[in-house]
Amino acid sequence: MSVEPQRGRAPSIRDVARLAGVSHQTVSRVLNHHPSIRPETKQRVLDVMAELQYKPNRAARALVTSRSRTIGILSASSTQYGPASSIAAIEAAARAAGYWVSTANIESSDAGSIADGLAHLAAQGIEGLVVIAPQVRVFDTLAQLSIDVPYVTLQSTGRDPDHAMSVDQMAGARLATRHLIQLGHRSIYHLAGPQDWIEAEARMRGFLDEMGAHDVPTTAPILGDWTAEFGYYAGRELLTVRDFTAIFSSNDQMALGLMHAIRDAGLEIPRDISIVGFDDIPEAAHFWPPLTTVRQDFAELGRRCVALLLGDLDPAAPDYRGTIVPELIVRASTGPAAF
Amino acid sequence: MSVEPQRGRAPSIRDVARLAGVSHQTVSRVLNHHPSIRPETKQRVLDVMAELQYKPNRAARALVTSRSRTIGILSASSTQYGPASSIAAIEAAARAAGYWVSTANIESSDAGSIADGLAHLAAQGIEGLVVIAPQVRVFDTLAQLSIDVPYVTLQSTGRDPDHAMSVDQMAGARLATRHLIQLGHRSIYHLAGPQDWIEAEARMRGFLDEMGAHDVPTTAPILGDWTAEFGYYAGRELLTVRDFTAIFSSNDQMALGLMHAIRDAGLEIPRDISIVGFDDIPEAAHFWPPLTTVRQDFAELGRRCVALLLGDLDPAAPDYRGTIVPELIVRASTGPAAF
DNA sequence: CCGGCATGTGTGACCGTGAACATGCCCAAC
DNA sequence: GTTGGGCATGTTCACGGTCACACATGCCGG
Repeated sequence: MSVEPQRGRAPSIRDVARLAGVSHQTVSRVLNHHPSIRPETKQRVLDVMAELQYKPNRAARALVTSRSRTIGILSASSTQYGPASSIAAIEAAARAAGYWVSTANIESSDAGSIADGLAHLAAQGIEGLVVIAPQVRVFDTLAQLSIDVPYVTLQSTGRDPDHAMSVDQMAGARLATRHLIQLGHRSIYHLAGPQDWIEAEARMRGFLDEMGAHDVPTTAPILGDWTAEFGYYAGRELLTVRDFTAIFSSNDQMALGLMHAIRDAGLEIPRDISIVGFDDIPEAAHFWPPLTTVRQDFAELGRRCVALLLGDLDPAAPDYRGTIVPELIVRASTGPAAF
Repeated sequence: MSVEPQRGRAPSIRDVARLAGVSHQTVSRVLNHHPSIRPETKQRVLDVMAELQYKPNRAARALVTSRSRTIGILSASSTQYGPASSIAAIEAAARAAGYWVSTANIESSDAGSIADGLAHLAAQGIEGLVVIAPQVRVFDTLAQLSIDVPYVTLQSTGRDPDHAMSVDQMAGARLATRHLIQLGHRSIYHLAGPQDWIEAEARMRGFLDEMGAHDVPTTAPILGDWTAEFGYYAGRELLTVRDFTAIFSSNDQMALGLMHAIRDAGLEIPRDISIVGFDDIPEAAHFWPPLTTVRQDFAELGRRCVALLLGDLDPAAPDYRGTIVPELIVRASTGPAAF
């Protein structure tokens, strides 16, 4: 009887079984923490596993259980701080729960690109999906491809509590808006995110609601693309008229661009114009001037997101439902209204 | 003979075979573009596949071929623009080549955290590894875990051309340094990255070499952690002495923090102090003042990285070896030396 | 006219794991 | 003393692909 380790192949449970003098099924039971295994048998098996540096074969397991233990992330703008932080947190949380994460980034948000990304994820049999992207289009595409998988969105308007793990974006936006109103601002612009991002919409609604609650008249929000570049050009446009004293930007990058445009025009922040951002990226504290913004806990968001998803997958998993309350961080980019 | 689709399970090649009136092996041949299949047979199989929405089962394929077609990324600081951009590009390139990507982020760079991340990747049988992290420790850990997988590092000092896909970091650092020297600066500090990041070391060496080449005396670089926060505090420290007219920061975030500290001290950039960054993150153009920096093409880097890895994996893949030349972007944060 | 080879297709084994079912044993309850 | 049930373990099969090999057919050359 040969007890030699195989040549090329990694050791399998059968190799372990042979060396431990048990059946492969007993090894499998040890792996899966089956209750009725004699402690000494279990120990013997564990010893052999350690000796052989046995590692379970994920593909084999996935095949027989038809469970991939993989969560997919469909992400746009993954180079931005917010999405990137959430992705990192999702990955960490998933790993802690014994899941793997596979990411598909979409560069453009056209339907084809989304479909490609989703197909790529679907092809590996993801068990859950986190969407950090223009959500409306993603869900349309999901339906078209008849991919049926539990999903979670990172943000929400509160409409769809089963699928959304929300930092309360609306509350955050209201916080930011109220801050400006309380400083005496009455003509406030809102630089929003892309139209089909649900969080952009939520922030916009928070802005509009708060303005309405204080009977402050509003102008139509400007739809941006999250980039500093856009903020800069939007700022240049706005300054040709200059009928406002404050701008609430729906993220920090666009706020940075705005501030650049405002300084270029020879104006001072916050003396002439106040700016509020959203996200509190780590750099925001070092902008000039340091940016007043709304802090989101992206990491907590990512963690809860996974918990919510695993709640569908694994009824035993803890459920952290409930919104995360964002926090207004007042720095130097806001001040009393000039007129 | 039942030709009904199965209840719960997804269709398999055997289902396709039955409906197309061929053997499962023929279906497999169609999937793998085997040359000798009659066109009409092939078409019939393809039609049935489309009708059934057949999707190959990745786990089954991985099991039998013992190839996962998965590339692992071990990443630290994945929320920073540089790593995040490279990850996105790697993912795109891998996807285009029919590979999947799995990421493990490490929060702290201690050995335990690295080992966890690597074990997680190894457990899914990655075929290649991209390291965007403190590389020295990673390789030690790889060896300890006796994980044997082709790997690539994103950056390099040029020492290890087989495993490194390099933007020529040293050349970039020399570009930045030369720019300052040519502006007349003679006392220049370098704010470096963490010690065990190879790109940090490369940039540092580039700085030192260029200074040496011009016979400019140097002080010891300050070792930072890539964050704006660190840049800010390092700046405050440095300004207590103020024996310099320029600082070359090894990334843009730290440069941002430096500029904040300099303004806090009542000094002006670049009148009193010039600052050069590294990376050219999209926000750098909107810093105050807009930052002179070295542009790296992170996306190209990611793409080549995958190509290099696949070169080991798949001899047919194109090989883009050769360094990418970084580019100095002169903006408003640098000017002639004040004294 | 037959052997050899290319072409097109089918049969059966196998990859590593887990589930269902079977087995043998011990102990308690009737 | 038989029966029944839990425990610890083994046997067999299935998962959905690919691979090695077998086989039928047709064409070509000696």
